[in-house]
Amino acid sequence: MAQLAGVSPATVSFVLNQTAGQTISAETRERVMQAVAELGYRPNRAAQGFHRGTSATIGFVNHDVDFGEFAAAAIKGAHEASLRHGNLLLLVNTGGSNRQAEHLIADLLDRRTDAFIFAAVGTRAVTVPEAALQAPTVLLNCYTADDRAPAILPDEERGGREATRAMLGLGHRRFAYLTGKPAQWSTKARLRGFRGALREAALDPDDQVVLSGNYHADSGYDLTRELLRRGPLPTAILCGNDRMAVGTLLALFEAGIRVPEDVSVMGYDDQFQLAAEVRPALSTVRLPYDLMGQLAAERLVEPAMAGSARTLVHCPVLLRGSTAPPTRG
Amino acid sequence: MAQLAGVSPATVSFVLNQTAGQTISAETRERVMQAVAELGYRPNRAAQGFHRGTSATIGFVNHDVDFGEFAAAAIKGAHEASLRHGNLLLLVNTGGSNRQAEHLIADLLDRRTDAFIFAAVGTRAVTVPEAALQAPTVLLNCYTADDRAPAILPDEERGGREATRAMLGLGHRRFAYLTGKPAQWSTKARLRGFRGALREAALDPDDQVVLSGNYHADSGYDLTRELLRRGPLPTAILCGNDRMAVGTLLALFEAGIRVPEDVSVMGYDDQFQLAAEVRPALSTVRLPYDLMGQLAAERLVEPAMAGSARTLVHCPVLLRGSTAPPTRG
DNA sequence: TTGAAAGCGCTAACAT
DNA sequence: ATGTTAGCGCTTTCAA
Repeated sequence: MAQLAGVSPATVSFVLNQTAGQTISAETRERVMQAVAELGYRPNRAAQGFHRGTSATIGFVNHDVDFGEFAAAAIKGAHEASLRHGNLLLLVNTGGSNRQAEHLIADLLDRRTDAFIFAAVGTRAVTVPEAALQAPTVLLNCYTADDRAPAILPDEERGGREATRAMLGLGHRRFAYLTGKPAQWSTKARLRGFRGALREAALDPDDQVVLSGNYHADSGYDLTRELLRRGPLPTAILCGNDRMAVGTLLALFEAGIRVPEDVSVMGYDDQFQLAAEVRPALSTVRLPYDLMGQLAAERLVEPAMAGSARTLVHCPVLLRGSTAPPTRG
Repeated sequence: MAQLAGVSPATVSFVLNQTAGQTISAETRERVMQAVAELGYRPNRAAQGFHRGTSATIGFVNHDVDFGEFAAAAIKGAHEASLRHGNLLLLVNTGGSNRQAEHLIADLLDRRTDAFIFAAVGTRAVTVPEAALQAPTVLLNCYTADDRAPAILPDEERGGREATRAMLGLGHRRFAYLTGKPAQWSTKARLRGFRGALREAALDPDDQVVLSGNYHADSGYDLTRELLRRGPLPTAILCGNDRMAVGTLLALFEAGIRVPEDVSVMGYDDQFQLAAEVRPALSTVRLPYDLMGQLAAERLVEPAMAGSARTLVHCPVLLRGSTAPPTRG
């Protein structure tokens, strides 16, 4: 390469990297570019990385048993944002095991991964292997007690609050809340939002029905049948997520109850190819995993907002066909 | 490191890599291991890779607009299998653009990626950038006309056939097949299987109702309403996938029709957290993306079965609550 | 304005 | 049985 252009390798490096503080004559530059084009020369990034001690690579660590569409959305966002800065994602999946996480992070570090995105699918507290903190790390949908690394989290309380407010705005006063797994961070936060919105409307949260589920579709179904058994239905049912809402829809239809004419149903997540495509289309709260992945990747590159330990991402309410003003008292 | 053990770096390399044909005394080996432990020394994999011209890295190229749970399942399988051989996945997403695919593959090659898994979500013919073939490449859920690279594909025809056979075995004779996107490879193959099974049972495929959908839940809903409008329902409805089946369930329940008492419903995919959790639980055909991802990664390491260009992976029928013997003639 | 040379950490021939 | 040495392809001081 260098000899074709009749210059030294150093010169090639200077023009290709546009190294600052270097003065290369237009003529030489031209000659180099010509040779590059002719040979289809591409610098060996592995060698570059080796020399510089970096790899232009971000370790995306999925630290959860769940590795499905939510992880995919986060990865997609992180990938796009990383790419803009010339970085690629080295992906690993710990299956939620701390031991495996340690192994994988050590491996990633051996490869000189520049930074880490440490992600969970179900929002929760995690312990990040000490080693990870050698490199810039941002937590995605998880957090540590000591906030040693910045975390990107969904603002679930606000999500729950705004969903409830939307239903209140429609005129609903009698609710059932079919929650996800009671112990989970997201469940508790959303429920807090629910209660808060009710109080704002001068309603007593304890007058409303709250049933605990587990985020699976069948729990939405079972809980709705339970509701049916208990007697007069509320006018609005809020579900822990969209899958539960689908279970609710099924149970309601089976019982001959119409949505949204007889009762309104609201999901959570805006699950891809589900919430918007079910009939009636689900009103829901969008959990923007893709945006969060993107923010995580950007945070790594621009630690500008270094102050805030936890970034809360807004989850907007989406009103679709499954909700309407109540027709019964 | 080397000096602590009082040996040369080469010796360290020999004992750590257990280089074949090398004779290191037990004593020296011991001394080296001691120093390694003491220093917590870990070889720089980037430097290793640079020297060897490899990276212990597989480029997983998602070449599809769809990057969701099916891609995640494939990645999970590929990740696990790769890890067993010490390889990690460098993940890129082309969004289905050939131009982007070329860029990304060039980037991956610059980083000395050892091999490629080139994957699509919807099974289809692809054109693989010429550059990719510099490294071992296996196609996952896609294929090229010239079969220049081995492909891992689901055996959709058999899946369609066995699903239909299962329903025939239950006693069904009057079917509706609500297909996915008619132009897609998988749709055609499944339909072929459907027709084949009918002929086996001495039934004329043309006597059955086949309606074209698009794999979205709402098309299952709409098509089922269309079926309802047309008059007497068949005893079994086969859907293009599980999401369409959910749409079908919704439309049926809404119309006061019970599943599986009045009509049996069958999906396809065994979609995670949907098929098994909906009520009634969907009978379906499992599309084993995780297994396929695993096979792809293994194929890369052991090109043993180098002969077969296309490996067809079996999609087993799963019978759950949404199917039963017919109760009406 | 450019080139020479050292060196990143490792491995593989080649010596000893 | 072990050490020496060269070199992988690049970047970066330093010198010319």
